[in-house]
Amino acid sequence: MAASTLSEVARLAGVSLATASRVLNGSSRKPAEDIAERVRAAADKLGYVPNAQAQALAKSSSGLIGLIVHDIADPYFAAIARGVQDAARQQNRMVLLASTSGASLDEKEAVAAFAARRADSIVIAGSRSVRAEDQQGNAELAAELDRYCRNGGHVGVVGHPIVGASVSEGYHVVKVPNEELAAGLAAELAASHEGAFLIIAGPEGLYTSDDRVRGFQRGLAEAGKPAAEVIRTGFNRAGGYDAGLALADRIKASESRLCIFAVNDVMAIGVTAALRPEGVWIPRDATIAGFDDIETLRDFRPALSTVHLPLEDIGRLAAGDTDTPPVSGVVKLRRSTETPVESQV
Amino acid sequence: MAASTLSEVARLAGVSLATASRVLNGSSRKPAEDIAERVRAAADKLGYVPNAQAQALAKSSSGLIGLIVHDIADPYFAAIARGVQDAARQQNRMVLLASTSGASLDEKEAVAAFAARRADSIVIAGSRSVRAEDQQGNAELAAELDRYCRNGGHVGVVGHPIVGASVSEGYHVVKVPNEELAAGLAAELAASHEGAFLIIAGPEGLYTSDDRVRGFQRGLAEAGKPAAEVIRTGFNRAGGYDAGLALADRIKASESRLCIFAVNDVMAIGVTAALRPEGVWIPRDATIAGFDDIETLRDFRPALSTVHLPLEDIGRLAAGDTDTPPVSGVVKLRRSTETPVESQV
DNA sequence: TTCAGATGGGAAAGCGCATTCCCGTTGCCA
DNA sequence: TGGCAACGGGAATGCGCTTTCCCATCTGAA
Repeated sequence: MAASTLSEVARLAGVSLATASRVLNGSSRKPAEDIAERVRAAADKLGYVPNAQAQALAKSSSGLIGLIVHDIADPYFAAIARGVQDAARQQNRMVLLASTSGASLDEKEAVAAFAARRADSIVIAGSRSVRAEDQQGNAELAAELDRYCRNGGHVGVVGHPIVGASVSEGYHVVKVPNEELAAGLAAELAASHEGAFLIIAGPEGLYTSDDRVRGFQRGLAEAGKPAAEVIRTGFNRAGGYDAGLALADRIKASESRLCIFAVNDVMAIGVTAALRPEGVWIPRDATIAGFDDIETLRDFRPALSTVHLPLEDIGRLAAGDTDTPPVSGVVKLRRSTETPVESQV
Repeated sequence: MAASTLSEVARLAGVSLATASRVLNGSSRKPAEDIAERVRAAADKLGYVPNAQAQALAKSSSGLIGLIVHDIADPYFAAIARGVQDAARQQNRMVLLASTSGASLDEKEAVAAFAARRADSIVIAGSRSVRAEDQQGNAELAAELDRYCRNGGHVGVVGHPIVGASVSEGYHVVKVPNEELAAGLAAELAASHEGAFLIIAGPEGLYTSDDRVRGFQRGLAEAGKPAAEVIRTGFNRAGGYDAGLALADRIKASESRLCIFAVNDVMAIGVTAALRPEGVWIPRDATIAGFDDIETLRDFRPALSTVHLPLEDIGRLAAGDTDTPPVSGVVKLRRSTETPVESQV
């Protein structure tokens, strides 16, 4: 990647480096119009493209914003990424992407790489965990982020603060009221559901999952329902699928309909996918609700009850450098939790 | 973003800048182990993170790879992005993201921004077009890319060469045999479908769309079928939806079943979504096939017939700097094009 | 006419690093 | 023991740009 440089432009225009810089790359000092014109012409002729690396070095600000997700092809993260991208556009920055599969060690490396590139800010999405096996990774990630913040970086976290973060300066969290919303969902479901409830959750220690489980149980309790059984599985479609397989026989054997709450939409989709070939129909034989309202749901049948989260906004907010009030969500009851009527058309 | 610098490390370790650089950032010359140890200790103590900008400036190579997509939240692009990301990981690079909504003017700006950041290579996905209104944008995009290539950049294009590119050095195209595969799809569909065919295509001039239309028609012709009517609409879900709405009455009025080929999966999904509330069932009242085999299809009902494309591989290949043979696809016939049997369970 | 104050261009000093060249050491062979 | 090659560390240069400081020129008021 060689290209023509500012000094070449300056020479061709017969001006100094300083003047050329002032003309081309927005300075507070505006050279005279005739000179400016000459410089622009020269730049155009040479096909000059400013070297952002050099600019970043000179001004010590890179115009980069780092985004860390588990998997960019997961609709949940893709929606957030879209929001981040949008915010970046408005701020005239570019997005640096890192997918980590959720391994905190990879996340740590990504943070280091972003820090090396002197990203102005870092957005980190994806559920945090306090599981024992993530302990060390979390600590290292927190240390890396702390260092980054101490050096003046901004960090936006989606959902839940980084475990073990000790510096407050520079962090900001886009809070998602998972617990309240899950409670709200439970309340609405409890109003129309007679039978038992069951929660398909992620591994214990995942904040997002735990919050939603807790909220849902609270909602049930407040509605005078007994607590739901909790099944732990992977926090993704595959986890939901496994849980669905394990559940199929039980549902078929049962008299009353079960109401299943999967702690996120992709898990709910996985459950449904596993149940379908077993002949278990939703909502006839069991009802199910998810969480997130990912865009994919639009074309998923049966229409999935869920809690709508403004994912794009969340991405946008996380990419901003300021604190924000918690985002709000909305319970969406759809066909997957409808009470089936015998005579339904 | 201030952080400790190499010279601070060098000073603390009591060595020269050169030595510190050699120890920390992999050079061909390896300083003595005791010195190296001292330098590493100093770096660790100061929390030294090399400034990638400065490194890039000094070595004139940024380790960046730019990715241009229409919309990162579209499953098609997300899958490609995943592949690119994967390739970047292996090459120890980072991905710079730009979403452009397909506007070639935005794409041009993205290329310029990547060039400014001295990205080592650029991957550009999303259908090219020769429509009149894109004329100027295309020309400018091509010029920008040409310049980038002349300056030593590598460009990987998915699907179809950039219109108007005049430099060959540095370009490489991941060829997708859209026409052949569409022909293959038509052949297989023709084998079992009696009635008429209809194609829901993107705007005229979109290469990907046009290729698939041409291939499909050819396949029909070779199977001795009359050419299919072609409806033009947007190359996305909304376009498919509109087409579906427009088609509903006609399908309901018709005696024989129509076989619809939507030139990509999201359009097929849109068509189906529009048809469903109208009481048109797939495959009972009409059959439908898409193209791409995006991951979303896994959970879409009725299971959509389509042509499987190795999207992740495509991303990976585009991110490599070498020419590759065309990728291969596979026709997948699924429930959406099954011949309904009256007595079907 | 003179001088203070603007105005605007240019020289030069970095930004943080890689790398080339130079030079003092050491090891080995004759 | 002298001489030469190989080795390893350091000074210095430059990557492409921004920005400070300096200086020449011009303006207007005294």
